[in-house]
Amino acid sequence: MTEQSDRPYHHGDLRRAVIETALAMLHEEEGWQFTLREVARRAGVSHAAPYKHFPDKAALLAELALIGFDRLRETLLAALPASAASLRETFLPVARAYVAFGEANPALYRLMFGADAGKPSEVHLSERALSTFAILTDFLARGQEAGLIRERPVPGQAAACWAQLHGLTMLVIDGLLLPEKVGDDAVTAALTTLLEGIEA
Amino acid sequence: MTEQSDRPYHHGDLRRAVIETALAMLHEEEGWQFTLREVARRAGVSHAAPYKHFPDKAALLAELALIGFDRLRETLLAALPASAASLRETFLPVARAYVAFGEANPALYRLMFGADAGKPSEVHLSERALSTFAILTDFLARGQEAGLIRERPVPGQAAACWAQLHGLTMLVIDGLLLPEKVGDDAVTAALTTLLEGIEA
DNA sequence: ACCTGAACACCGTTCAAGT
DNA sequence: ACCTGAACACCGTTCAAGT
Repeated sequence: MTEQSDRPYHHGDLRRAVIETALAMLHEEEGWQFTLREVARRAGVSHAAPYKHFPDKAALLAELALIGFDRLRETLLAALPASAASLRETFLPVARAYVAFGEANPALYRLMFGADAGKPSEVHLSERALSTFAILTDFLARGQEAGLIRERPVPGQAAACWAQLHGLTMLVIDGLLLPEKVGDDAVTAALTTLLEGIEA
Repeated sequence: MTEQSDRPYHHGDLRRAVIETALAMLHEEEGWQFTLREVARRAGVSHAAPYKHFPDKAALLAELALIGFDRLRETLLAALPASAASLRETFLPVARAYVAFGEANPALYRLMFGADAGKPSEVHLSERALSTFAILTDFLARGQEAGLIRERPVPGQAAACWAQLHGLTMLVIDGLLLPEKVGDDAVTAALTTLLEGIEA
């Protein structure tokens, strides 16, 4: 649990340790305003050591965001039902998995969409973000072929779905969909509205 | 433009000056990571002076977010057409005004939904945020009465619309709806899908 | 009542020096 | 090749002291 004075001078796998420590801190706080020095402290190294593995803090944040998008992709793919039944039976599990991912990892989810915060140079990151979009695109294209989903240009339809899922997740994380204002299950209601906009 | 040495010891209306300087800095950058010391510098006062008007930086951010929600509300109300024609003619202008507000004020919009970042104590702020929700609720309720909008429980339907607009705005601000990936006008496509989910 | 200047405890980042 | 310790230029925040 705690590494004391007998810790070797060389950490061994500091890069991974920094990432895992940072991910752990993301789970403890609700925002991603942790400090690099604190990460180094908890990893048991000097505050300068992480700079041997990441050029700066932004690079670590970008790395964490990439991991987040990978995990989201895996979560969505795992939620896809094997058998294609009705649209509700195939789409709702995926949609709920998306929102649940954000609820379970609020700080990470925020970081994924806020780390660059206006730096359009993070090409890697937006490419990875678009893997989410690609999953939706595939899903909708297959649904249209099967006659379950209204025939519309797929990219725009996928953008609509992504926007709905992203907005819903953000509002949930922000605690803005209060039951007393918005009804008992705003998520279900919102997803139902989306369904009614895409079903054949 | 610049106030030099003949500036009086007492600013006069420092509170307003701090807010306006901060708003100006929000427009210059894409994120809201400005420093309080820089605000004070540009307002021509010492870095400690703002603390006489705001208990801390979070309080200033909350104030800016409140202003943002007020401006968004005014923008939406101004975009509401006087004559109620078809649903497309009444809803699309409001929806486009919402997204356009985010595009025109990316840092402010981000701040509005990210300033508290997990502090659920900011009751004032979430109350103000819900004024956006209230506008949508009124709009949908009137639309249902007029037979333009599908009859569904209004709070859930409003949550769906808010989520779609919020998610769309965030994705646009983040530069994630690239034309080459998502089509020429992803915003129109997404709003059309939403329309098809709520029209009678 | 409102503002300043010095001070405190922090950051992110760099770099010569250690192992 | 990898890590440390001191150092630099910053922050946010506080507080006695000035006007």
